[in-house]
Amino acid sequence: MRAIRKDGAETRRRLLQAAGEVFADRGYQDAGVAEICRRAGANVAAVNYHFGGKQSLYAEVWRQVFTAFMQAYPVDGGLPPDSPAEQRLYALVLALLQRPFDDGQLGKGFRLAVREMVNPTQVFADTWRELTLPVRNHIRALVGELLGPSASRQQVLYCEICLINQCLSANFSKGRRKLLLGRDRLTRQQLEELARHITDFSLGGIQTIRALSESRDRNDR
Amino acid sequence: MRAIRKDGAETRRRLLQAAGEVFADRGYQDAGVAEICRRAGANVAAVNYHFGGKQSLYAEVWRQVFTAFMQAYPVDGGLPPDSPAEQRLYALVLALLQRPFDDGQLGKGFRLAVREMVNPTQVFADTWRELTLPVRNHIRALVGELLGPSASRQQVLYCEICLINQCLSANFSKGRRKLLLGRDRLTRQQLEELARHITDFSLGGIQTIRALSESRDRNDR
DNA sequence: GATTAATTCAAATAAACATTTAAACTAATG
DNA sequence: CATTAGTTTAAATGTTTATTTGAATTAATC
Repeated sequence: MRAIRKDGAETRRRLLQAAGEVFADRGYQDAGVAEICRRAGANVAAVNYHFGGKQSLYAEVWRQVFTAFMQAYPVDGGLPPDSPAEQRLYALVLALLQRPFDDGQLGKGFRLAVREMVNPTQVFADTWRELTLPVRNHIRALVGELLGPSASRQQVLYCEICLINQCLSANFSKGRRKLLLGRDRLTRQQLEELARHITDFSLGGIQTIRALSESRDRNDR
Repeated sequence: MRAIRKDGAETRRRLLQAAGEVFADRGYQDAGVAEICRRAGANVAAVNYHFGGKQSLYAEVWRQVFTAFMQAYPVDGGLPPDSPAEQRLYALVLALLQRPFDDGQLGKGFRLAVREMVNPTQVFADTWRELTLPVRNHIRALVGELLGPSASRQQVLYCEICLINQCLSANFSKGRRKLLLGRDRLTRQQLEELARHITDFSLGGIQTIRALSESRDRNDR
């Protein structure tokens, strides 16, 4: 072993960055290896040299994006676990809403995740569930706490789903935002307003379901 | 003019049907003209002969699916307009939830619509808004009625979005259903349970927002 | 500075795929 | 039955695109 060069690592990094953008913009199929390399300022053969192929590159991009997400926007929003449940709910909603607006790599990463959700690639058919499990557990625990002990397993699950769907699909894509909200960019304040609204809306919904479950509980007794 | 044959119309119909399936399964890009023709039992040249190209075929499939949807699952659920608003909300939710489970062409059509939503093709960048406008107007009117006169324009819009997102993304794809609900098929009863839940949840949410808007209204005076 | 292995590069390869073409076929009409 | 235009077909064409290749270049070590 004579030589260990460090310039390869640098183009590898640039490739990952460029790939993240192009995959997010165009989706796996439409993304061209040529364009990725062009944006990275590398030769077309670079992808195969550094990653072994388009598919492996995609997998690597994905892995990076997901872990970065969890670090940048933790589901507890940095709140101590003994904060009031209502506040923790707001923090959760805000964290989920913020993700697609991240100006750096993460905004791109979210669009990537959405594509993967709707149009699953073979690459992540299996890993998706295990990756998202911690997030879902956190949400379910919080919702369960707000619903109280009378709520059935199914009621907790359904409320969890209602919450996830409201937060995640609100910002599914630029086009969808423009369609739903009338604009594709949101200011920090508008984002917080939306988060406030979803939180209030969901608290009301959960409260109603809780009331239903408790009245059913009384009748059963 | 000597001859008007009717066998052409038949293969045209079969092409449309096959194209609906393949586009829904694979998306516009990944769908192959060859496979569409194979499924339709036609020659590869058939698409170009009957529709002029893949893109025009896609447009035609889309047009058909959308209108079929509106007929099969009207947003008012067939209820008279003077029914109680709560019932009309349930009918709306159920109609929206049912769509992806349609066993015929329409289930496929829904998956197609989802793809178009997340990954917009050039073909429908413009028409999507105008196609969905009647549905959105119906939802907004109903939500506005439930929210009462004190609600702001934005509150109505946000509640509308919360509702749409809950209904539409609940069944985004088979994979997503399996992930969220634990199964990809739902029985009629399970579907109605879910619809009931979303309706109750949303009624609770709307009620809360209404209370907020009315208390603000009082303070302003 | 010479050596060596890692890296980059231009060009070639090969496969996938939409579209074209021209000939063959077929249903309707006289 | 003969004609004709609508329809189907097999093969060809041309384009796009991921991957390979082998030579050239470069950075690190002696």
